[in-house]
Amino acid sequence: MKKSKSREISRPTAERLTEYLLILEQHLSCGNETISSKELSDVFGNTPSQVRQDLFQLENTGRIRHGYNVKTLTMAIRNRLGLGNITNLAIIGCGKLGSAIAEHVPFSVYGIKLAGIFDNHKSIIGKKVGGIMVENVKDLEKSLRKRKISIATLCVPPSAAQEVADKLVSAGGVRGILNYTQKRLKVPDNIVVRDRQIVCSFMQLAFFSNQGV
Amino acid sequence: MKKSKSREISRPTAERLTEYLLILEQHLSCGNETISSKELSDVFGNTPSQVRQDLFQLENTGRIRHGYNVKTLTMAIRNRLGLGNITNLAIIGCGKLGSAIAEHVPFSVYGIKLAGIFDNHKSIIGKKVGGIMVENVKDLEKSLRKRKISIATLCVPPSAAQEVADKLVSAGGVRGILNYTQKRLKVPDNIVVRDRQIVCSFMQLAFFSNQGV
DNA sequence: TAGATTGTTAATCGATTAACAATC
DNA sequence: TAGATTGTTAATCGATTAACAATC
Repeated sequence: MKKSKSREISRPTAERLTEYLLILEQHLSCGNETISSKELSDVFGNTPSQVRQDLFQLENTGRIRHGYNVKTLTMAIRNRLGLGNITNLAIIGCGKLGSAIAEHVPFSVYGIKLAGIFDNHKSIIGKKVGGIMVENVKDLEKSLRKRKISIATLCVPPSAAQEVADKLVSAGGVRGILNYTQKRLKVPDNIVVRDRQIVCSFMQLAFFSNQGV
Repeated sequence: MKKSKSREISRPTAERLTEYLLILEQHLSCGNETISSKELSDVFGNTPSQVRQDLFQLENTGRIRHGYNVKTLTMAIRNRLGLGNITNLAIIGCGKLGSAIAEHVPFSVYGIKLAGIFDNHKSIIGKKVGGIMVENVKDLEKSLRKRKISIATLCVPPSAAQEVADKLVSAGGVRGILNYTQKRLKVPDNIVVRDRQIVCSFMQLAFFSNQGV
């Protein structure tokens, strides 16, 4: 949890940096050891200038004329985003969405450790999902503390969303919530909530694919 | 597919408008017939000024001193975003993520019709998921045309992503792709791709919940 | 009426884009 | 060497915020 030495990183830049990480991994797995700002921007869909401006926020890693070493750049981004320190994650709700996330999202590659899954259905409590055992949501607060969990994602039915959010807050230690439920949550100001209502992505796609851009 | 009468709507505004729709629905279901820019911004997490600036892009619907009628405003947003006309959607890949989306996302409320689901596993082809029958992905192109599908979402393993994307493009008619796979896609410029790699949301949450904002 | 809240323009802020020297 | 590409500053662009008249 080193304090960032230079100025704050802007929100749009931080968001793009996370996406660059995936592109870099893909690029590396294709056997490329270096990448230029032009190549990266072609894949991402922005401009070389913006890529360089983003990477300028890191400890410099490029070599003029040769582009960026993919591995070096990957590490620089991870460090800048604080993904070098493991962040413990809990998934609340182990229905189809929760278990899809648990099983398919490559957390460990990006500095996140899936440290707890919770549900209220007896049929699934005790089963292993994504490599760990599903716990009873009744034990949520106690277990969150025990496992030092600092971020959580809500994959429960909308009707249970606020109630679970309240527990996440009262447990202490949870600083961020990724909310996949339809409901907007009321939480204290010091808790970061990122709303990811899936249906919004579909509406946006419908709109943008109709009216250009 | 009426052409928008006034100027183009900006990307950030369009994205927020889709989220306002969910908030309005929630607000209405709590028994409130009107909402002020202050109330809406409190829930969304922005400012009354920004809300009014966003809503200024619509046919005006507010009443000074009384705020906005929730139903009227909802319809105005839907119309402005073109969600009045039904958009036909296909889900490609009926694993946990694909079926979670098919079953839990309330498409029909927001002008989107789930018109096709495709997979390559015999065990699930022919079964009903989210109210419609899973088809063999081998019939993808033919079926996309038959069902007049214009947007699609990729919920397949990364290894199959580009291949399926190519089919979506070659089928014709598909204008937008929501990509939940880890892979970046290569598609022609006239196809809108929105990348929604879930792991990025988690990285962003980890970052933002550490370093303020 | 007075207070509240919108509609709308103007000012500010921040992000993107452009430019170019440095240099490999 | 000449050409390519970064690092970095400056210019532009667009989005957010502020302000306030209109008015219910």
